[in-house]
Amino acid sequence: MIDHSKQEPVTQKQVAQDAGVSQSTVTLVLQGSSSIPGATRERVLSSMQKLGYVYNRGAANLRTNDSSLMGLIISDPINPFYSEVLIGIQSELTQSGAIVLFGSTFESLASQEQLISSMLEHRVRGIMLFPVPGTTREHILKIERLGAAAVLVSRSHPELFCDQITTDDVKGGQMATEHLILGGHRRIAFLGGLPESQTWRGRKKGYERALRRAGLPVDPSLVINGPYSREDGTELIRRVLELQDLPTALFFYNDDLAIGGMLALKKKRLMPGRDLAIVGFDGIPEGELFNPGLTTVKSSPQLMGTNAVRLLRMRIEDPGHKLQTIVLKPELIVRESSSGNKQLPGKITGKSSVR
Amino acid sequence: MIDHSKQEPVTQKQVAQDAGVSQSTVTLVLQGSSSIPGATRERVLSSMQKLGYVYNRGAANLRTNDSSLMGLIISDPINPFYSEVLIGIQSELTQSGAIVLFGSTFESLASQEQLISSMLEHRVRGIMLFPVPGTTREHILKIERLGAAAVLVSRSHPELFCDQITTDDVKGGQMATEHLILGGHRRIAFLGGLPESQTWRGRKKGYERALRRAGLPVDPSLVINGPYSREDGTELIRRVLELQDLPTALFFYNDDLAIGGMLALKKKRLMPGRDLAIVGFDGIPEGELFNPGLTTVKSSPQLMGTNAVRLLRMRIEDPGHKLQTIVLKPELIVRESSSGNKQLPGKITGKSSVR
DNA sequence: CTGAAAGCGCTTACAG
DNA sequence: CTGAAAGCGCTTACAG
Repeated sequence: MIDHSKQEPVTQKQVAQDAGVSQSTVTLVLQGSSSIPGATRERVLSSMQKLGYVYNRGAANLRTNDSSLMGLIISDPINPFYSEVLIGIQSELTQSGAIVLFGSTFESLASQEQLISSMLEHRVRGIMLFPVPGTTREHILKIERLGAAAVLVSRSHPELFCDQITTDDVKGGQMATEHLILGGHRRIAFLGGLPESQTWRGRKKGYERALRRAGLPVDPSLVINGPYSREDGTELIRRVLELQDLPTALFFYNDDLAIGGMLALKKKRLMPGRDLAIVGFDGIPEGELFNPGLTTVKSSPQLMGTNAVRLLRMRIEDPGHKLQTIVLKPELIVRESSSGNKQLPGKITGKSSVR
Repeated sequence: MIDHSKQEPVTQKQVAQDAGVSQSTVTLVLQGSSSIPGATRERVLSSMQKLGYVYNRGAANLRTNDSSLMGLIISDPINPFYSEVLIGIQSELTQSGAIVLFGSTFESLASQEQLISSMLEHRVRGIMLFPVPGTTREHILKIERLGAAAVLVSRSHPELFCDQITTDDVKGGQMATEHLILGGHRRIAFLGGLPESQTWRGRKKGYERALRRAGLPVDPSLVINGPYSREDGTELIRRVLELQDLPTALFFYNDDLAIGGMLALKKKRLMPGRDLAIVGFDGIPEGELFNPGLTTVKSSPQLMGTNAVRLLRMRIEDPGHKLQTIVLKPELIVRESSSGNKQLPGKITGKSSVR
């Protein structure tokens, strides 16, 4: 049956002995050095095969003081947007046979610190980080002081002075709002998201810019922030329906919120896309499945992933290169959820009392 | 500004020198040994702080010939079912401050081999593997020969002789089918999935068992297999509608397929839950959002994740323990998609020609 | 073309 | 309570 005794892994020394050469010869074979004649090479390789040799990369890294590891810290694996970024990262890495140390913070600053420390102890060459709100320059410095590279993914923080890849949130917020304005809406709410985050500020800025350009008033009571998971959409809808002067259109901070919001509206017998226009942000695949389909501003999560890896590689290769911030252009995807009612809110108030 | 020169990380030796002690004292402090008096301890700790010492875990692992790393290989980050398993794994790991080497195979056997090799070179203590179809005993042996543990997650392979965690597919298939039979259906199709996989065989077995117990015929033309991504649902629907004697209910291999299938039906003006009853398998969150809501057999992805980690830990601690296979009980979640037509297929044939 | 030796940063007996 | 020394598996000059 199976041999459960934990056998010691075979070393280069043993291979060398078996093949009747010195250890340095084994290394040279492993490195594909052309100075080793074919016969010796074959002998060494077949010894490796026979003994089941597996290279010890940790030992090599210690000796050469360089590492093959990269780190990846995401906030929450359940967010489909992050899953897609993950695909981009993984497919870019797979091509080079690279491998990644991986952890999730679940939006906890303590977890993030713990993960960064742990990765640095493993001497990663760089870390791709979806920063938790509250991340400071000190977190980044900790990484850089060990000579590792840091790339911020998805959430931008100019004040952290490191490479970043993000979506043009201002532009995106503006596109979403302009789309609603073109649909005849004049009272448009901006819902969800944390005001501390650069992302939120960007989307809000775009939202306000579109309103101002259209000569519409910016009403602070129409901006209601809060967290950003699907469940929070329900709470946001509750608060919107409490307003005395209801909006006719809702621009949600992200798709997850928008979907949660649409579910809540349906429970109140308000039909998204008919009674209220809805727009989200992210372009997650579920938006297409929902009824009505969710109009959204799509950033390019896969592209974000592949570019994050590339940024990290560039930084590792050339630590002195000037800082780079890649800003991906978003794209408006119009579906049924934004074709909603353009009349005055009277009708909607009536509807909402139907329960 | 930022110092871009790649400074050498501080070593224990330097800390020892700075604190005026020997290197072994530094190690003892790091290990929290009680034999070091408080004053010395403080001195060493403040030197570490001052110099910015970061423990080199790789060096320690080399010396002690033991590793703190675990490996995780999933097939495809886009499948929401896997995202949820990931959550379970990550939250279980986070509690112990553990960290994971991570890779995605995208269902490629070559990638899987590459990832396993790479992880073994990093001397992981064990690997959690969502095995790609075609995985052989040799893959597992390769892991075990290095003294690492292997746990198969989600897809069961009894012939691979290692710890496994999976869902009771037979039971699940039976539950789904019995639910449809109770709804009055007599022609029920089983759609999608690869017959090579244990998972597929299990679900099909349950499907057939339910039919036989109800005294219904098992019609091979109603079993159409194929891949299992959302897009493949369209093709399956096309093939179903080509049958001369149409089924009234469709049991899909998984939820992704079922959702794809429902989208395809809608395009043909066939309403899932009215013209045809649909049941899926997995219990992914989107199933609830779709209109109609998807009836499904829910396995417990998060539980699967946490248990995978526990299995791996147990195996690492006690390599001689007898093999364990955890089989999670599935649960039927009834939504609107399965309330479909129970009449004879005549009506549906008529409908389908509406285009 | 191949070998002997030093050293990467750590831990672990072993002395004292 | 603390230090000197050996060694984990590898790579890299340096000889020959």
